[in-house]
Amino acid sequence: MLDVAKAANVSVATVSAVINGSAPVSPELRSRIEQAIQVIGYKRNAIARSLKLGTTRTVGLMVADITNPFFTDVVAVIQDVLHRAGYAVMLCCNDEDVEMQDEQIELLIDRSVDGLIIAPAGDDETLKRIIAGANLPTVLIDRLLDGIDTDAVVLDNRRAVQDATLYMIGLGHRRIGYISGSLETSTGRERLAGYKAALEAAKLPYEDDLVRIGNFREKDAYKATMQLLTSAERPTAIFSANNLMVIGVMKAIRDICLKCPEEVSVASFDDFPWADVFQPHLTTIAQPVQAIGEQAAQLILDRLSGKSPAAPRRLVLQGRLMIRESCRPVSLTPRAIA
Amino acid sequence: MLDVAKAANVSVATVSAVINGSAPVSPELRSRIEQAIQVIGYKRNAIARSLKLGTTRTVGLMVADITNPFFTDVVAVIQDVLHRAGYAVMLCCNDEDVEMQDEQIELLIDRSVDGLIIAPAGDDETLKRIIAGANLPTVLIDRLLDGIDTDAVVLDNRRAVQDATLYMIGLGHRRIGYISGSLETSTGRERLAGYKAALEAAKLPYEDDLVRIGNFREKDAYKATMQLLTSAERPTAIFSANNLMVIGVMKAIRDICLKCPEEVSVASFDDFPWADVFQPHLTTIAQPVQAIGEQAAQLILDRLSGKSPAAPRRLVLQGRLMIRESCRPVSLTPRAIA
DNA sequence: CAGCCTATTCTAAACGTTTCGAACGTGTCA
DNA sequence: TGACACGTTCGAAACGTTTAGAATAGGCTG
Repeated sequence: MLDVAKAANVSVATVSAVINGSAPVSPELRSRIEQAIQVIGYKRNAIARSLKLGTTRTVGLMVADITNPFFTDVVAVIQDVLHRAGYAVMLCCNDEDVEMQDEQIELLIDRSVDGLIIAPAGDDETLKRIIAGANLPTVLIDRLLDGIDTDAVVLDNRRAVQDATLYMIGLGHRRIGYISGSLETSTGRERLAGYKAALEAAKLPYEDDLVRIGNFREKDAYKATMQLLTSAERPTAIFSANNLMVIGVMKAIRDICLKCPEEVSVASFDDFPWADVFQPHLTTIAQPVQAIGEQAAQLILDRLSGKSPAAPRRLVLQGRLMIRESCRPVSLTPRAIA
Repeated sequence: MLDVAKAANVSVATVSAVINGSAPVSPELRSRIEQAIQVIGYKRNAIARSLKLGTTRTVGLMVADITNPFFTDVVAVIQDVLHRAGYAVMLCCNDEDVEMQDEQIELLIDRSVDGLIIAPAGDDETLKRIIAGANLPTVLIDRLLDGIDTDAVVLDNRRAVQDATLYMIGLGHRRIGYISGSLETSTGRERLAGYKAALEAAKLPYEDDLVRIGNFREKDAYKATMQLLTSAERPTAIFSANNLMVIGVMKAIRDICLKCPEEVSVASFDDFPWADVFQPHLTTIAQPVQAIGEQAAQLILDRLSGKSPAAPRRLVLQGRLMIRESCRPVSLTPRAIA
């Protein structure tokens, strides 16, 4: 910028004025400066600008698992709308791990992001302290944090799972296995609550043996399903609390030489692009990923531009049960044998 | 930092010295300063540091499609190793679009990233000019750019597709449809070349009608497959040049009421976690995503630390044909009817 | 004891912006 | 003609670091 100023024979203040349009500049100088910018190929240094302005036009985005199609779909739309608003996105992934999560958040804050969009791995105190301490516009997605009162967009997880479970019960299933995500997350807890609520509504007993706690990943779900299916009285149906885990569930079913849906019915949270082209066509709960992403991005943009109400806004969206073919009436299911 | 200096009654230079360990400081002052840092809760401002040092410890990562599991797998490992090396990752996605690509790269460069890892959407001149002009350490992944000579890690696409095609030919298929990715990309071109090479090696004629150019996305692949399957003499097998497209292929097959593999064999580039649990078990070419990510990250780290050889390094990895059940001998395939 | 060396600490410039307030020239009005 | 307002331009400080080189103090050597 100094070079430009020299070349155009003006002060840096004037150059800054024409670049930012922040002050009136005579047409003559303006064109001289613009020309000098062209000639020199000048690009404003965003770092220096950030230092002075205290703003980076960058938002930090941390999701639990970048390998999970649900998150990547959401990330893609967030990225898209933020980019249109002139913001860059710094992406991290905590790998469903709280230690990693703290590190990553520190890294984002260290880089002076202007705001944070987070799908937390777990409910640890350190994270909450960091978030509170950073005093940045923050929006939580997918998962809430106990005692942290910020903007958020989440699903009505309880209702969605309740509906799905009720659907299975409606098919006559009485022993429904449940592969849970981590109970450290609000989604893990809410989804399980939905399962329990459905049981209760149907006056079915809740059995501890039927629920296994995983961590939203395929491997643990595989083990959990194995246990479920080799137990004394195996369930006639299984619900998986997310998309990655259902793959583990299906692998276990395959390895144990059972057939879905003939011998075990399966349903799962999160829809897939291929859910109705590969067999068995999975019955799932579809999340409105587009809306989640858009709303999250909009919430943070509103905060950043200071035009949000002071009170945090909490958006709760509804899932949609996509009934396909992986669940069938229990009357058609051969009796489970110990 | 000024506050810390005041609190400890020393100069900022000394504070800086203890924070960075860049100069010897007496134990007494050191502890006084460390204490002051604790009390104040001081955090060094990375922006100011970047401005002074001209380095951000951030690398820009642009992939073609963040929704594509291949890319997300690679991104995850790159992110992981860079994080361990103290680098943050700024992620963009060009959406397989060259305009977007230019914008995104500008955005990254504008943010003063220290290096670039790119899976380019296409071979446009603007991008090349920007890359050349930025004069940043750059590594290309997955796709090369004609005339840009940087570090890169790619797959031996030609060989992989040739093997897969030869495998199908070995099963007796003579009319093999090919759903290509964009020929603007090196992967698009190389994979098609592999298909052609296999045909040639088997002394089979290359027929224009059998190949359809998509853009690596599901929707176009669906249309392309529809055309292929409704053509006068439909192919007995179809190869899809990537993972997203094969879903379109399968949807088209379903919608046209054909059965895979009974009536059409299918194989595809890129493996899936669920490829051998949902039916039909897809035959695919698995890419070594872990290795690709690790090597790409290592290449950029080496460049950044200045310990690379001057000449660009180009790593070529091999794919692995995962033979499952979506291809069957043509003798078992009912004769295709016009 | 003077001179010198070493170890530690400090001063101040620099990184590239933005912006406040001052300065300047010109025209208007009383 | 002097006072003043207005429109434009500029000088300089500030953002929070790093670092070269100066300064200081103390100890050693001859």
